Formats: sequence, structure tokens, C-alpha cells
Amino acid sequence: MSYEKQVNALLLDIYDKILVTEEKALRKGSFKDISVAEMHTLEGIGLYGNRTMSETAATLGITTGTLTVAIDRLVRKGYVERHRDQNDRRVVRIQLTKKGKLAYRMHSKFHRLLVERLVSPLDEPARRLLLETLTEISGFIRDQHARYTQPGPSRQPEGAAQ
Amino acid sequence: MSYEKQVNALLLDIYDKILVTEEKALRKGSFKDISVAEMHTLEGIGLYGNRTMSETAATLGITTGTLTVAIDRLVRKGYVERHRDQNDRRVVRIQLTKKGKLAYRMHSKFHRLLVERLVSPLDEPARRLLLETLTEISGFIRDQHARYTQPGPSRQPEGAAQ
DNA sequence: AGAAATCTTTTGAAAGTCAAAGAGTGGAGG
DNA sequence: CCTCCACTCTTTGACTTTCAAAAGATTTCT
Repeated sequence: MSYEKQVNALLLDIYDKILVTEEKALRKGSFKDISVAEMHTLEGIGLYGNRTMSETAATLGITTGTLTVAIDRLVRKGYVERHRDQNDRRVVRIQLTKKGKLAYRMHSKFHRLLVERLVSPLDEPARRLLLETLTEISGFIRDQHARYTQPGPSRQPEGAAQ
Repeated sequence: MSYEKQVNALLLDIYDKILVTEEKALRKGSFKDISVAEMHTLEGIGLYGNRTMSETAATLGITTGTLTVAIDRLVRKGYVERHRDQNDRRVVRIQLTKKGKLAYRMHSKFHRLLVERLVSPLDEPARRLLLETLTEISGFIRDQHARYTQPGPSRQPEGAAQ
């Protein structure tokens, strides 16, 4: 198998399992009633929140309509509070409740431990390479993202042709 | 920022954008009518398919019920064919149509190009190290997956406590 | 005040998912 | 040869996530 194919297979394997693992970890933890998507919303609001719906939706890359229903559920479950802004009453400000912050911190800790365990067996050169490679991948994906996301003069999706 | 936090941030960034990018790439390509999830199903069936529903569902990690509706749609769109097995008429065998295979190959090519561009700037030692590191990560994620996926004596989700 | 702009929610639709019930087929034992 | 259990798949009902577009509330501008 070619080098590229091996790398591709490994990336797919990793990608595939990570989401499932995270979902299952959440379901077994102290906050069994929130999904990965909901946790992601909590992250979008942030610990020191009081952010508006539009801002948060933009951060998360979803529409405000979608966020409204997500927040409905999170409010019902007690993770988020809604407040109308007193200066501009069109605006809705949202923030995490105590419970929401607790969940947020727990999940951060989970992530931190995952990464710690992941990098702990690596020696210094491996660490450096990992960081460099991830930085490169990140930049690369950002480019691709821009390429395929921007509207514009029907740019040629290389490798997608024929 | 600590090494771990940098790695975590990069991973999140990459993870976040990759799905969106892939979805958008698909929508701009020659097969605008299939989603990433549907492409994933096509991959699950494979080029030399003739696999049963159960097998494919297991490969994809979804229930057969879910697969049934996915296949319904893919048949309607002309990417997949259903055939009852003549030896055991309970079994349904599915395989990609010509169009399905074309879509599969195109998507593979997209992936291969992505990886090629990613690894092309790396020299030989860096390549070796990347492969090793990815292998390690893959093994690690597999362990985590097993840890949180297996049913069993309420294993402690380390770092999920308090 | 009236119109236009802005922010959020509501509504309708689709995909993706599961669990559980239902339908058809196969095989083993009486 | 029947019957019944097991197996494979589909159907059904429910829920989440998502968007686009319409509607509602409020502010700002003329």
C-alpha cells in the first residue's frame, strides 16, 4: 500500500472513531442528557458568555433558527439561561448556568486528558513534528475550507472533475 | 499556551472544518445530490460489493433500520442496486451501480489528492515519523473507543468525574 | 409617524438516527 | 410435513439537527 493510502486510511480510522467515542463518553459521564452537538453549543457560548444569539450562531457556523431550537432544549435541561438585553430589546443574551459551566469544565478536562495521554508517549522530536504537521494540516484545511466555502466564479474543484 | 492545549486547539480546528469542507466540495462537484453521510454509505458498500445489509450496517456502525432508509434513498437516486439473495431469500445484497462506482472513485481521488498535497512537503524522516505517530494515535483512539463503547462494569471515565 | 433595518422565533421540510414491532424465510425436531 | 424458533430485513414512531423562509418584535432613520 502506498504511503499516501496508509496515511489516508489512518486519518479516516481516527476520524471515524473519535466522534463515536466522544458521544459514548458523554453518555457514560455525569451529564448523560447532552449530546456532542449540545456540548459544542455550550462551548460556543463559552464560560464568560452573555453573548447574543447571532454572535453565537456565527461562531458555531449555524443559522440563528437552528440555534434557537438548540437553546430551547438546553434551557429546558437547565444548562443555559436566556435574557433579553435591556438596552436593545430585540437582542437575546445567553449564558451558561452553573450546571452548564460544570458540564463545560468537565468536558474540557476530558479533552485535556485525552490529549495528554495521546502525546505523553511521544519523545521531543515526535512532539515537534506532530505540532508542525497539525499546524500544516490546519492551514491546509483552512485553505480548502475557503476554497470550497466561498461563493464565487465556479472554482475548479481539483480532483473532483470527471 | 501549553503543548497539550496547542495540540487540542489544532485538532478541534481541523475537526471542525473538515466535515463542512467535504460537504461543500461534494455539493460543488459532479455528484451534487449526495451528502457526506451518503458517500460514507457508498464507501461502506465498497466497489466490489454484493454485501448484505447486516454486514454493511455493521461496517458503518449503524443499525440495519437506518441503513434500509439510506439505501432506499440511494437506490432512488441511482447509486445502489438491491438484489434478493437467491440462496437465502431473507438476505438482501447491495452493490454500487456504475454511477455509484463513479462517485466512489471520484471521492477517493479527492481524498488522495488531499493527502498528497498534505504530505508532499515532508521529507523522508518526517514522513516516517508522521506514519508512526498516526499509527500510534489510531491505536490510542481504538483503545478509547473500546473503553467507552464496551458495555460492562461501569468503567470509570477518567477525567469525567466531578 | 412611517418605513426600513435588525434580531429572534416560528414553521415546514429534510436527513439521519434508534428501538421496537412486523413480515417473510429458513431450519430443526417432532 | 408441520410447527415453532431464529434470522434478515423493513416499517413505524420518535427524536435531533439542520436550513430557508416567513413572521414577530424592536430600533433606527427619514
